[in-house]
Amino acid sequence: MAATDDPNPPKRRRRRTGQSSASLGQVAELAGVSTATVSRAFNNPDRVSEAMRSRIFKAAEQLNWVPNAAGRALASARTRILGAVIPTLDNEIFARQVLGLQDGLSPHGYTLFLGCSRYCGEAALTEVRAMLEHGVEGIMLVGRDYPDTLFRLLRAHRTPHVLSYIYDPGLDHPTVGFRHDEIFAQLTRAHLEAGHRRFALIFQNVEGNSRVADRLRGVRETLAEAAAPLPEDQVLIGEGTLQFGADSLRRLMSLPEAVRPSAIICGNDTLAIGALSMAQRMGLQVPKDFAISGFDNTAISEMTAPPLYTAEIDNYLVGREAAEMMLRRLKNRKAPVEHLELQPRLIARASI
Amino acid sequence: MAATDDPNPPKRRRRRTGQSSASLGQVAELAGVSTATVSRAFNNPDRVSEAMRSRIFKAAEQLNWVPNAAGRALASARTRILGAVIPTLDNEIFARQVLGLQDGLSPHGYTLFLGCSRYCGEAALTEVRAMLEHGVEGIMLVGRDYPDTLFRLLRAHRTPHVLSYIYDPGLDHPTVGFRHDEIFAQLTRAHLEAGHRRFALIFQNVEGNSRVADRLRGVRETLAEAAAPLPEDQVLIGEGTLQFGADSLRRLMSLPEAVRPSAIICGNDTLAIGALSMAQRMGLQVPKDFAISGFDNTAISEMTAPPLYTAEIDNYLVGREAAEMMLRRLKNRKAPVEHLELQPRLIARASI
DNA sequence: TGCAATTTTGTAAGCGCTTACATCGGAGGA
DNA sequence: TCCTCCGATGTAAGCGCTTACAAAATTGCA
Repeated sequence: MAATDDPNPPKRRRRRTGQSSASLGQVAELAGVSTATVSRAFNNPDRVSEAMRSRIFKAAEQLNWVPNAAGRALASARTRILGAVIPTLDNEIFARQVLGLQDGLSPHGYTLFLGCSRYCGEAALTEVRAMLEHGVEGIMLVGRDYPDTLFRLLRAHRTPHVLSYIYDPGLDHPTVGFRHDEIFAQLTRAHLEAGHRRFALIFQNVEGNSRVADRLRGVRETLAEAAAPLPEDQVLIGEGTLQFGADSLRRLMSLPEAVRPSAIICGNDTLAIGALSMAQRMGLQVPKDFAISGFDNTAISEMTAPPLYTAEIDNYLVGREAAEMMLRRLKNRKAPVEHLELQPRLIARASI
Repeated sequence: MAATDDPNPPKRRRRRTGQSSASLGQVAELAGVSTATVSRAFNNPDRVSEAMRSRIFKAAEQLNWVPNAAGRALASARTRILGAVIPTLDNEIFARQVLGLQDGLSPHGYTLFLGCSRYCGEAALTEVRAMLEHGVEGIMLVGRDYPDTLFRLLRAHRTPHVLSYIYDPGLDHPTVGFRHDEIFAQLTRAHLEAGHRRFALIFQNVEGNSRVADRLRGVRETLAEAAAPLPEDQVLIGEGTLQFGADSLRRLMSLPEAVRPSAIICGNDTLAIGALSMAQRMGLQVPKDFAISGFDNTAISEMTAPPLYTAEIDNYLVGREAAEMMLRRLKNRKAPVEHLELQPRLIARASI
């Protein structure tokens, strides 16, 4: 097996990457060092001598080198990417959570993949699958309404996850959020304490959204305890929009006076504000003609006439804490499942 | 150079990837074929026989295989990732553009990296750099207010980009949007036609936001043409919030009657709604005491008292068209720079 | 001054995939 | 029947990086 001819015929293998940007190898060449040293200069600066380091940095700068994440990911089995699945960007609640998430994560060098489920478990699954392909190291999900397949997939990939916007120590998944039933029980009690006994509800859709289900439950249980009736036909459920709020109010206020509700609990501020604007148009006085409450404390809620009785949760903080929890899980994969309860704040205003 | 001993001592090289999820190689092994065939079965199904294909799919399913994007990216120099940089998620305008973007892109198998610049060029640059590291194939940016470095970086990486939310055929970058000056000129004319001559402006911050600058210019030029004065101390600029809108209105309405404006042009609906709510609190009649207009046509703008005169652009469509344009640029790298002008719609309501 | 301990740098394998090229086995034409 | 052609499959290189281990350079200390 002596070396006779040229052992490697000049097959001229592919040259796919055009003249595109520089590689670590080229930086190494320009700096006159090995690729290992360049890699270390960037990832473990203190394992490289001062002189060498500045020589390498200069070369990198000169070539305008930007490291290739795919190469890094393949070699190190780390991507520094995290994923977040939210219902929709079209809602400032979730947008603000994402903001908190990004602020909590980027100082640690993580980039965020964002997916919207539009309240559909299957869509969420698709998003998660795409994220796993891209090697996300962890995933944050809003709520718990996802198919089992999704959680099984996560487990199979050993990808940690955190559920945000809910607090549920009974769950085998880490959660960061609050008790939706509890805060709606509080809102309900506020109405009861103001002496109301005839209730109606205007709520957003509940299917595929256990948070709304929890809110409804909180209201129902509290009313039941107080032995206050809640006629089922006065529980109006539809889109969580201004329009549905307005339409629902008109419907409720068209009822015969004997059964007309004196207190209306809305599933969020948007519904309540829609109702309030309809009340104004109908010439009704709030809270004289009826009391109303919302949830979220959107910016406009303190400017309505009258200002809206509501409650708020710091959604930026929810995102921020979810980020922290994710970082902890990433650091210690076998830590026990954590739960963090945040406290919503009741905002007592004139609409009750 | 004869082969004497074992040429490759059992060094037992690293075994980094734990027992993590399956690789294409394992799928190949289970199906009893080469890795090349597995790859083809997924990427070029028609280059593989029917029987083989189903055998491979079965094996993949059995192992719960999810392809590794890093490996694919490295081998194919394609990532199927695109990036989008928006000022902030905290604004439904941009959130809706992102929604349009995702809807336009995901049918084509692209995933989206999202970055927020918070109206800061440097922050945008950081985001873009991170995206380039991750090998995005193209980037969509809101507006044109970015440092030159950013565009140079993009050019160096041969990464196509599209600017959204503006239309400017004079720019050497593709744009999808509308003329901010033009629509504000129209809004201004609406006031003029209603007979107003004494104007004030309530606008969001203009630095680092050429769109707001364009809007202001549109107003100023139109007023100048009509020889209507615009005292500089009645151009109020601050945060684009309800609060600033409300505060500004109070300030304007506290002016001596002789100089008090009869028409107020706001840079967006939020400012106008803030002003409107303050007017209500002050017991002022709109449009009797003053006329006011906004921009965006937010959901609530038709429910204010009175409903707000405004204009709207279909932001979902902006995102959608930006996606299409990006796809075209991706398909044909050397296509000439395109510009798409979308038309905002004037929404004439009772506040003028 | 000499040698071990320590730091700094180099060598080269391999991460999971795609793809140029080689090979193999019919099908079809002469 | 032989040969060509073509479709299906295999072989193996290499994408850009990290890192275990080896080698070299430097330091510390007796």
